[in-house]
Amino acid sequence: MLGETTRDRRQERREATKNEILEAAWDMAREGGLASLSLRDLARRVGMSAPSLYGYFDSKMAIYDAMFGQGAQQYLEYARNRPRSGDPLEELQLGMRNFVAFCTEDPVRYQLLFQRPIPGFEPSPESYAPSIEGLALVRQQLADAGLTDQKALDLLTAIGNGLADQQISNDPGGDRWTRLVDDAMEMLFDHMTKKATKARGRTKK
Amino acid sequence: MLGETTRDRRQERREATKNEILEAAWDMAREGGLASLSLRDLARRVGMSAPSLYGYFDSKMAIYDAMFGQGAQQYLEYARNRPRSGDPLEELQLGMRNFVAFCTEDPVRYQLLFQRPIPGFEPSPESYAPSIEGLALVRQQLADAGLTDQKALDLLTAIGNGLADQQISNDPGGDRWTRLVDDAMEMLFDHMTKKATKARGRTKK
DNA sequence: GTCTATATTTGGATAGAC
DNA sequence: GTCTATCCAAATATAGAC
Repeated sequence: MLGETTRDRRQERREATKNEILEAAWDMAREGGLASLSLRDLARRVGMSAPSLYGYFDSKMAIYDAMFGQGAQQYLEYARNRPRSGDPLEELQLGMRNFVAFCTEDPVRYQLLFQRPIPGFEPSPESYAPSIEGLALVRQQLADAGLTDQKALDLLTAIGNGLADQQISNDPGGDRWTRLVDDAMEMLFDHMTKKATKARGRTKK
Repeated sequence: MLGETTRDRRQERREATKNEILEAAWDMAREGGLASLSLRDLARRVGMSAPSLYGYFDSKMAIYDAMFGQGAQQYLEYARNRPRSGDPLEELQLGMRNFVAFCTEDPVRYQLLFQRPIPGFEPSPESYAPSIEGLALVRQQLADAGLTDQKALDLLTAIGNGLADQQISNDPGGDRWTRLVDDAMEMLFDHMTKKATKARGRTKK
């Protein structure tokens, strides 16, 4: 059949082990912070010696890179599968709820994807690709809702970033800031339509 | 005279050296990030050996702590000396402009004060004191402008945090987000007065 | 593939002479 | 106060046997 090839059991096993290593890496990062990841501890956690990890990843940075790729892929799916609405305001609210939920659901993932706290780490083009695709998708979703003004988009990202950040930093596990999402989006929406009206006025004059 | 005592030239010299060390530490952090601070390099930078630093600070954490104290003190002065206005909206705008300017002026200081990126670092009560005083002052300034609703304050901090963070992360040295401050405050102000009106309606009914 | 042993670097911190 | 010498711990990464 087209695109199908013989199953390579060796390769499958190898991928499974890589995933097992990455899962353990996420666990470690969630416990002690991203920077706390050490190859010794990681190896012990998956039941092998530290040098054996090099059979699966070229370096510690390669592990961070793979984690970044997983996170970006997860975000892409999050953005693809979220509920949609025909109403622009509701669409804005659903989109932002989705974003903030994604961020607060796993603070370490948020940190890795959006805050770049690892000195010297830059994601490779391969790992970055789904991230770009995700951003393009969100941008398209917003455009569908009639949101194309760059300043409004910048303000939107600032609000989203700020809500997620405050929630994670100052009320982890709670909802002190996440509950403000709908209200904040209503505020932004009102503000945009008000400015759009004024702008039309100026144009017609 | 009251409160005046004999000058202690030894003590003065010591304080001067401590400040010199802290200045060098800020420089290092600005160049390679907060986490890059190493006692060896720091010592070389001020022209002494690494162990000599222990004559001035008990540990590396004590240096971070002193830096935190300096930053908090600077914020307090920033909040005290900012321009004021009798008009509530203008007051909101001036306050937020002040905050975002403080944050973007020195990203490393922002990181140390508001993001706590050093694993295991917690500021001591002495270093934290000016920070508390600064927060209380800002809170009072906002109350003077008629802003006391907790949800509105939370939304305000999220917006401030978000604007500063986006500016620092995505357009360092530019003004892509800082220029949105006045507009964002107008938006928040409109939203608050609208909600306040609605709330009054409900109460009177 | 996985291991043991080891190289190498780098860091914070201490001891003790001067 | 400042230095040299040193300790100790932890980290990434490599060599080479099995």
